[in-house]
Amino acid sequence: MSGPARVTHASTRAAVLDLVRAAGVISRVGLVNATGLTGGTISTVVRGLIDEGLVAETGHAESTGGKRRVMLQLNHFARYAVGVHLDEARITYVLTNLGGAVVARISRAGSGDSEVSAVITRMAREVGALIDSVGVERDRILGLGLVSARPWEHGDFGQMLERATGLPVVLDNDATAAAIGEHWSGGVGATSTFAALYLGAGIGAGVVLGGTTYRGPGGRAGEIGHACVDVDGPECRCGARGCLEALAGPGAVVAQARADRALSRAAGLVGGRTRAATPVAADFAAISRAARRGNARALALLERSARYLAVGARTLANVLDLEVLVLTGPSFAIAGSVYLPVLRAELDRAFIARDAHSVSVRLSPSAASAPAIGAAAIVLQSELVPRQTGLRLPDDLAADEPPIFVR
Amino acid sequence: MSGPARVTHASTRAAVLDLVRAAGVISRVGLVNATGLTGGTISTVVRGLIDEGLVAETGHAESTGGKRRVMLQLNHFARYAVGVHLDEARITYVLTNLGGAVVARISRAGSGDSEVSAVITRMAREVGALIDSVGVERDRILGLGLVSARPWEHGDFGQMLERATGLPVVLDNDATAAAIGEHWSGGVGATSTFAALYLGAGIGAGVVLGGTTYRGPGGRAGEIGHACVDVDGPECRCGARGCLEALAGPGAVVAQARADRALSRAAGLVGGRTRAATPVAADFAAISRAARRGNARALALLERSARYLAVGARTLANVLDLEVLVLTGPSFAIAGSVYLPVLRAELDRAFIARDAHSVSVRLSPSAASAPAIGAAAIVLQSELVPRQTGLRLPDDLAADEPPIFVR
DNA sequence: CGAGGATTCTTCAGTTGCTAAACAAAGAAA
DNA sequence: TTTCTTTGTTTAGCAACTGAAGAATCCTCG
Repeated sequence: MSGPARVTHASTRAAVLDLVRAAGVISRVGLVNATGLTGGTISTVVRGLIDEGLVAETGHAESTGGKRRVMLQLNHFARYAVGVHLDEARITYVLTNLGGAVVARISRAGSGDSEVSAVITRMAREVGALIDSVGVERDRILGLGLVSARPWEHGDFGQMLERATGLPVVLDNDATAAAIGEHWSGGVGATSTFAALYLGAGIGAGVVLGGTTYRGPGGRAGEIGHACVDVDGPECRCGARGCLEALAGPGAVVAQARADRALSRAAGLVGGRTRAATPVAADFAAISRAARRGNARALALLERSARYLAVGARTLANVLDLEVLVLTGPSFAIAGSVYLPVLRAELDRAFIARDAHSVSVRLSPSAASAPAIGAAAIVLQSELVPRQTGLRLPDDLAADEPPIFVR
Repeated sequence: MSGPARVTHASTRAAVLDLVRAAGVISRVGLVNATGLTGGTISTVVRGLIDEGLVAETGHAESTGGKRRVMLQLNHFARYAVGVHLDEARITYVLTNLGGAVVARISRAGSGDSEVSAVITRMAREVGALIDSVGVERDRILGLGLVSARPWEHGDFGQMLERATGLPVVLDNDATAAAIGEHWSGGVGATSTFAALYLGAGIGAGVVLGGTTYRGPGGRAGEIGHACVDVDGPECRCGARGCLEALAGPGAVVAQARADRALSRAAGLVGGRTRAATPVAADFAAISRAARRGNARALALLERSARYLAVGARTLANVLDLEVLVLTGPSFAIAGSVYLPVLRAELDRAFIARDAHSVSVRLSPSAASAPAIGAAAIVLQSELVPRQTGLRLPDDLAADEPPIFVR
């Protein structure tokens, strides 16, 4: 260990690989400049990556007066990852390549209340079918990412799935997965600080600080849905009052719409009368379609929700000093066009550190399948670019020390 | 460089030093367990630290069947740091030792609107007096930490002060400094995720995530004062409505008190009638004293502020998944006993991840001088335990690449 | 009391991952 | 063609770590 330039990653190999991914196309000299490593080091590391098939030389840059730079690029089809999203009512499977691009995708009805072992067998079969559909060899698949709204409830499930599929399984929550997906597929800069505001059935946020995912000690960071936006607001299931989710979440929007007879009829809401598997998601979609068709009451409901969400987003941006906010998740996939301008305006107007930098707000290009793609991206990140786990610093440092006699 | 155990710090030396500091008393074997390094490495690193005078052997542990462990401890008086807090009206100087303990402290009236060069000369003189008062040699002083509410306005000032005092100067904001001070003096665990909620003239928070200070890309993270707690609330100077600071900050409390004739008289408020240098701080203190004397109206005002602050604190804890929240800053030093139970109750009741872990809320034992002590702690941290700056990952990676010809 | 075992701490050779610097290769300019 | 610039590779050397052996210290038990 020596020299001034040090690296945040576990290994230089991972650092260089991540740079190649983030840059898209980059030369060895570019890597030297970006890493602070010397040419010699880059040379050997790149040779190793080429030997493994992860990186390929793809052409030349124009000469700047001497030898032309050889351009490097990720070999997108060298490895694959499976992403699985467990929704209330559906299970979505995607197979992505190294670049995070979807090469196969299937979606099946949720498990309902089947026995766990039956669900595992079924999922293993469907993952197998997904892989076979594009004929990828099993040993080129890095692993399986499994995301859900409450991943901490699926610990055992993950282990069983690991045995059933023979693939390493990593768990995460939908919002964090979506954030990593955005980060991996290059929508935001390599070291940027951003959040993926996730609108599904609830409201959540995945947080990436300076290029590193932040999950929090309980794995529950980014819980913006229970930020208070009205101290005297309605009671929320979390025990508090005036939570963002209770006032502006898709559930709240749907409840308000159902209370409106005319709107219920015009939008064709199912909830309350039928036993649809995903009443909230289905009705939220119906309301969004009605708004797009020009239904003023539907639009008003969504805009009200957007105004609340905007102040929640501002709080999030203020606390984390965000540079970018990406709107993603199934509900933004449907209604993002209503929310985007409202959130953008709020952050342009009232982000507290706007004298230092602005907050760029954008809609994810793949908001609907973001969780599943993100699940796959987590696998790519954890297998290819393992961050330093860092020094183990037990909270009670003196725990293993015998009693002390001072001299 | 080899082996599995890697370290988050710039050097193993810094990692070990930080562990010794965090543990208080620890043996070489304890360091081996905590770091994952081998005994040989720890042996050489510790020898180096002892040679530098930073660490000392202080006794023995009881034998566990073999040779007794030699206990190590930070040599608290090996180095010192100066902390300076620029308030609206006062300049507070502290000199601390390596443990963050204050060995000298002076406080002088603020600079008012004197010329910058005069202020610099004066501060350099006062820093000199501080150091001379305890007779510490100049070369044992690591540097000077300068904190204020808006440090980004003092960039040039810091450089000038560096020249005038001959000490390295680091700048930071009051809330972050307070958080680092808490971290350094060992009130919270070494890897804990916590925030220092800072109540001065405004409301801020210093954020430490997993033992590492988080400042944000604009250096403005933790701006909880402009979290929205009421979408239809009063307008705030930041351009938004219903900000925590506008509803519950010391300024708001004082404004409400001044509007109450009887309370103004009972508490002896100065604002409005005199031109005190710190009308808000002075009047907030007067209100707190009145509340402590049993004035129901004063107490009601503070409790109303506390309820708002509690929901703001809950939002902060939810977003960051906090383990600990420390209340600090001059205003909490005076009124902390009113706020503490309200915040504690709110987080016990409605922290969203309370099934995973609770949030411990406590009052800083040195809330009043927290910024100045924190300023010194920043110096200690930046000089003794420099964290890895990490890989330089320019946002536009391809910026320096010439145009590409694909083969 | 002294041998033997346990534990702590040190020493040292060997490995790894980097740097610095020399060198080779490829193109531009004259 | 010659010379210069830039890119990329090779090599020796260095620093930080590991692993293993050994020294030091302390306890236990015959």
